[in-house]
Amino acid sequence: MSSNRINTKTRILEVTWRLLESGNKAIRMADIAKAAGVSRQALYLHFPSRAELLVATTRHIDKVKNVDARLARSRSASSGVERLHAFVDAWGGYIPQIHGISVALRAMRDTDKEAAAAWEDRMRAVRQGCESAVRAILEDGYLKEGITEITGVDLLWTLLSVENWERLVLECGWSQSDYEQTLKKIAEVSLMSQR
Amino acid sequence: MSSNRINTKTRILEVTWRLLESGNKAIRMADIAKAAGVSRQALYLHFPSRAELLVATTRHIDKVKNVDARLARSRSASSGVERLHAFVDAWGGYIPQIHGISVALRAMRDTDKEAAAAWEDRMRAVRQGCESAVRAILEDGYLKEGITEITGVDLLWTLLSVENWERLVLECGWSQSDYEQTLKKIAEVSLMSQR
DNA sequence: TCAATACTTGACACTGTGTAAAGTTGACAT
DNA sequence: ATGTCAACTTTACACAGTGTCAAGTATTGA
Repeated sequence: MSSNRINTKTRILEVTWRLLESGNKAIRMADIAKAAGVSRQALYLHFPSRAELLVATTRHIDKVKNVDARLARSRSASSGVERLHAFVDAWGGYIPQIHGISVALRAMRDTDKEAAAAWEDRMRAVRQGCESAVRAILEDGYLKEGITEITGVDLLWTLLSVENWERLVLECGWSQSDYEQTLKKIAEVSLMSQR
Repeated sequence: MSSNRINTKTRILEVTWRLLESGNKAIRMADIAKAAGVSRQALYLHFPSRAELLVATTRHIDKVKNVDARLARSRSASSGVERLHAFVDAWGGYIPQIHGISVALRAMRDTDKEAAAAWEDRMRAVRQGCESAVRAILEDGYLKEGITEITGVDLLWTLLSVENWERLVLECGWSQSDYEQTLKKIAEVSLMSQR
């Protein structure tokens, strides 16, 4: 049955997600198959390769968690600062939910073009959010002297990297709200002139 | 001859370094052996595993480039700001030279304990530098309100991560001096109260 | 009852790491 | 000159993980 096939496919995606988010870095195809209750070979009936399974999982998470809506919300803020804050909340709050898959995708970047492209794509979307926040600040006339629109975007994009979240939250043990508050502050003092 | 053995060992380390720094991520043992002009098995006569070869290469680079002296220099600065600047110069300027090996070590972290430990160790050393800079700022009485010594160290340590350097310099195309200048600025405005 | 769909089972190729064992070469000591 | 030892080479193979292939099975709907 077609619906049966879809169920299996979705189950594989859900299981992959769960396993990656479990914190174990070395998830193999055999592990995913076992957890999904199918044979290892069945995975290849639905996804051509490990990389494409990961990419599909990313898209699946995005759909379930509705990233687009999350990130779009930050665009409705009126002032630059509000937009900045809203974006840090939106993206910063999303990172913990995609952390597992992000680790897996980044680990495959070196060897797999598909994985590299998928990660790049994700990062481009984040960069767009940074862009719209920086532009709003610029239009408000608050962009710090010595910072161009582009360097401002580079900077904000770097500050909001998944790697920085990992460092502060996972390694240094910061709470999520500490992370969000502090990043807002740093972004402000780095990008905006004193009001 | 004993000197002959040492020469081969050093040659392997130099070649490993060169290959890793070449930008190609997927360096195999066979590649290193070929470039060093020895058999693949000869590598295992000198180093028990790929991870330990990488770790040995790290130590070799440290010795050649004299990291300790570099980082120590920043400790001689008198004021907190100077110390901060000196440390950003010292560590920030060292990153490009160890970038290749850092990529390789980080890629092995998930699967290999040795590699993970070696990277951790390196990061601990950097953190110490951050600590001494933040402490100096604190003692000058310029540490920003709301920032403790520990969160300040966490923050500076995060800002100065290799990953942030990669983003700004390699991905965004910043020059090394742009990177160093901007990071000094951000560290200042994030950690220090207005003078 | 036929055929298609959604699988399973088992075998196998390939890559890269690491191990094992036997052979080669050159220097140096006696 | 000869033997010995260190520093290799050569060949073979075990092992893990990904991906391929072919044949078999079970359910379902026409």
